[in-house]
Amino acid sequence: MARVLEAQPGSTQLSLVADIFAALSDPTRLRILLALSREDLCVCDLAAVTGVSSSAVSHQLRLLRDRRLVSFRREGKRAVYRLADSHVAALLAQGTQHAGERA
Amino acid sequence: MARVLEAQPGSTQLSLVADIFAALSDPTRLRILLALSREDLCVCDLAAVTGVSSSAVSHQLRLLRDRRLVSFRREGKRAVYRLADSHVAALLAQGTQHAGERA
DNA sequence: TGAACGTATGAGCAGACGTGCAGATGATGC
DNA sequence: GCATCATCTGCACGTCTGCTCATACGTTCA
Repeated sequence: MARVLEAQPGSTQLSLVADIFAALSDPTRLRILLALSREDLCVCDLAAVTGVSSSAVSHQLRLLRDRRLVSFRREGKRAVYRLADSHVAALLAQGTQHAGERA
Repeated sequence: MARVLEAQPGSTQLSLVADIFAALSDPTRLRILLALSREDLCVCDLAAVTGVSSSAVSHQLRLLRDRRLVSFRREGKRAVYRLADSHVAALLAQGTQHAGERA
């Protein structure tokens, strides 16, 4: 029990972990990330995939950008987004697998 | 892009995944789960570990119970909690690792 | 029985969240 | 230049969330 207390990470590190999971805790954002795990897409495509306004998608992408889960490049007037790294896909896979086993 | 749309899981399955990540998206709940990943603990111990009231801990444990992330047994007047299965620990580990690499 | 302890639960509140709307920015094409 | 398109951003609104407080339940021990 004393060891359990010592083993607890600091508040800042803990908030970092919480922020990552929080980014994955919304259906719209999950749809975005799952779509991007298959191919790079622009905002309007992601709006079609998620079924919400492109404004809402843009808001969510900003959040995902801030947390470094996605990156993007400009192509003319489009902004094409992609997953930042493979860790994101791994977390997604593990989460969906976990959910699948209790359906 | 058409394939991306097809590959999107149903809303119910998606909400399930989101719920799991949401359960891991709060610092207090993360502290609880990290503590339980080391040893089984009762509510009052968890209150000490997290630094919040036992009432607050009980509320969070109820949420974690509903999502099947923890289970518990009664020992006299105590309620001793434990992680439900190894998947939870795996998700925790992957999340903390992911956070650690960007510190 | 009665008191003390550990736990669970419901109400209420402050703060955060997700979305749409309106307006602004920047790039393309006439 | 002007119109159009894709995207971004600030604001407002409704909803959800995590906590405290008060209260209730079940167990233990006099």
